[in-house]
Amino acid sequence: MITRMSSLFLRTLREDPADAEVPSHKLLVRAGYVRRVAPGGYSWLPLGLRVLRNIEAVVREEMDAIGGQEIQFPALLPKEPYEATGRWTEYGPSVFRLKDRKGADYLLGPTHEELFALTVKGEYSSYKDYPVILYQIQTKYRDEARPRAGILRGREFVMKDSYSFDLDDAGLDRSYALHRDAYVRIFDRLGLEYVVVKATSGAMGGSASEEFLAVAATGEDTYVRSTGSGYAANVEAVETPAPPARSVEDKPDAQVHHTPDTPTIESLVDFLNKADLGRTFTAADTLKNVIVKTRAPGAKEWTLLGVGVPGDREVDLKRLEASLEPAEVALLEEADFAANPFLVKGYIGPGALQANGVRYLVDPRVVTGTAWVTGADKADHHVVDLVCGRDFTPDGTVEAAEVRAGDPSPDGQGTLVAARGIEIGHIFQLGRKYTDAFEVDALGPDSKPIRITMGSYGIGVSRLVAAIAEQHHDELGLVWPRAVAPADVHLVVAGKDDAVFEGGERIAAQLSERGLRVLLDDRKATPGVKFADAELVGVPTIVVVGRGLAHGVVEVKDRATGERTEVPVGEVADHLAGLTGR
RNA sequence: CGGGGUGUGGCGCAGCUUGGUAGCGCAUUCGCUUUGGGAGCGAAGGGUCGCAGGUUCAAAUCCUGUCACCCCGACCA
Repeated sequence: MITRMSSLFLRTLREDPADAEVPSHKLLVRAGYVRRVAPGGYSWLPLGLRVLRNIEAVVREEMDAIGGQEIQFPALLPKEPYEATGRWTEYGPSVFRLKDRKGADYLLGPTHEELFALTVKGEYSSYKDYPVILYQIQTKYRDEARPRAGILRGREFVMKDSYSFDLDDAGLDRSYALHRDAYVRIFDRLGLEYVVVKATSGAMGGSASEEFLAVAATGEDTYVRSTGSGYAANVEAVETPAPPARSVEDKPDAQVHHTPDTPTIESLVDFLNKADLGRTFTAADTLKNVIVKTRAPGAKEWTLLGVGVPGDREVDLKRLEASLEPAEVALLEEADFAANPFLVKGYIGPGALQANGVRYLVDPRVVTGTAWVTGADKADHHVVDLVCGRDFTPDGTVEAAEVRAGDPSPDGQGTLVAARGIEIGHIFQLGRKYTDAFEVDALGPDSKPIRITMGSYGIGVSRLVAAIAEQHHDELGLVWPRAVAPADVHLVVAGKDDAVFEGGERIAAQLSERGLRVLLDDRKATPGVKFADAELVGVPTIVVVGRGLAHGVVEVKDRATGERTEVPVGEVADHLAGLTGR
């Protein structure tokens, strides 16, 4: 196939668009792959659409290879199934909702667990039908609070979502493993550098869960991995190792001290160390109590929640929210303090919380027998040696403290290092949340119903275009991996003579006959413009037909390495067929 | 939703402080020259200056309001 630049619907930009920050966004716009039409909404121009389709093709092949069967639901969905599972409210404001002319509620599908579950229920009824894997590649809608980074985080995006349906947990494990392996193959084929990390399951519900993150400094997700083992996790999913409980017997009594002007941990530690208490304190000896309010999905009322973390750590709101999912979490406002006078800002301790019926959750490091410096619920007063299990009893533990590089790995081997990534895939074992909601059963061999168990597996297909661009570019432009490139060869006609143009046409025709997709730059532009555009567009192999043609050679240039080779015209088709593996 | 910023030809920007002919680069069109690294010269087309109201003889510029968008933080493929 030959695509002529002289008629291709493409305009490249010499300058970066003003609204772009990350490389993928800048380059995809500059190279004419996408154009913004609304916040979080982009149109795919011919080259961009090709890349998107190429990625879809890889995803389809690998999904089909594990026995997945492609179907497609509408993006416009009725409210009822989502009400049945509670997600009409749980999903909150990020669902696009609309009404039809009769006033009936609809939504634009943010994800389709409900529909898949209902569809399987409608078609299958015997244990002999299972297992089954269904998938779709579909446009999804989420009313993101803040779309950003171009294609990376839109409000409309293309996602591959698949769902497995199994009779038992062992079957679910197999389906999960099939997907995990398929994802590895997909992302390998797409030329991505990625990590698989332990994850939280978010709004979908469910248990076992892993994320595939494309390694990128511009990524929105932070993950950690161990220096001493294969452990890797999204920071949201890191479980803090709890030290063993200790005896409470041998601890000194708790003592309240007057600690004027110590509303911060720093000022407190400083004060204690000057107070001559016979020992040295660090921030890690203090227990910081942060009060938040939570609200169950759909509920009107907020409930106070106390969170205790070691004073040398900040509360990581993302981690806290992930722990409390699906409840909403918000910081307190002045009005909340006013309404709850027992909360003495800067001096909140477990005592007042428990005395006033506020649920109090602590960091897993706060185990029985540990002694803490913490607020005494009175301005300018702190209590020293408040012992967990003796002087206060938390209502449980919560993962809320920030995870830091250098922390011990939860598996006990090595320490953690942190990096950033783009979430490109997420797999998890849903279990029976949705099949329970819709009573999806198969009749077993004993004529008794078997409740089906589900897995849910997503890939951000359109996001992959940007994720790949983030990893594959240089200062001149994009550098696509072969599997996704919009063409196999970018053939630049560098010259003005008819002979050169004819030569270019002839070679393009030869390549096309060999099954190569050729992007032929037959424009009447100067060579400099054509070279620059070729580099910007990022087709992996650039062929220059120009001055060498007179003595029978063309130049073959590798976009990634910049390496140039002179190839006789007669051999160029073979040469390139070999290069591109076609 | 909190914080910061910006709205001026298709794109990127200046002009606004100190009111008085709307400007520059890229892109586009025409002509001549040029053709292996984003060409040169000459000419041309294209803008209700986000919107509304106000002040003024006169508003892109000053005032009030409003809308939109972008960026940074809390949500997710």
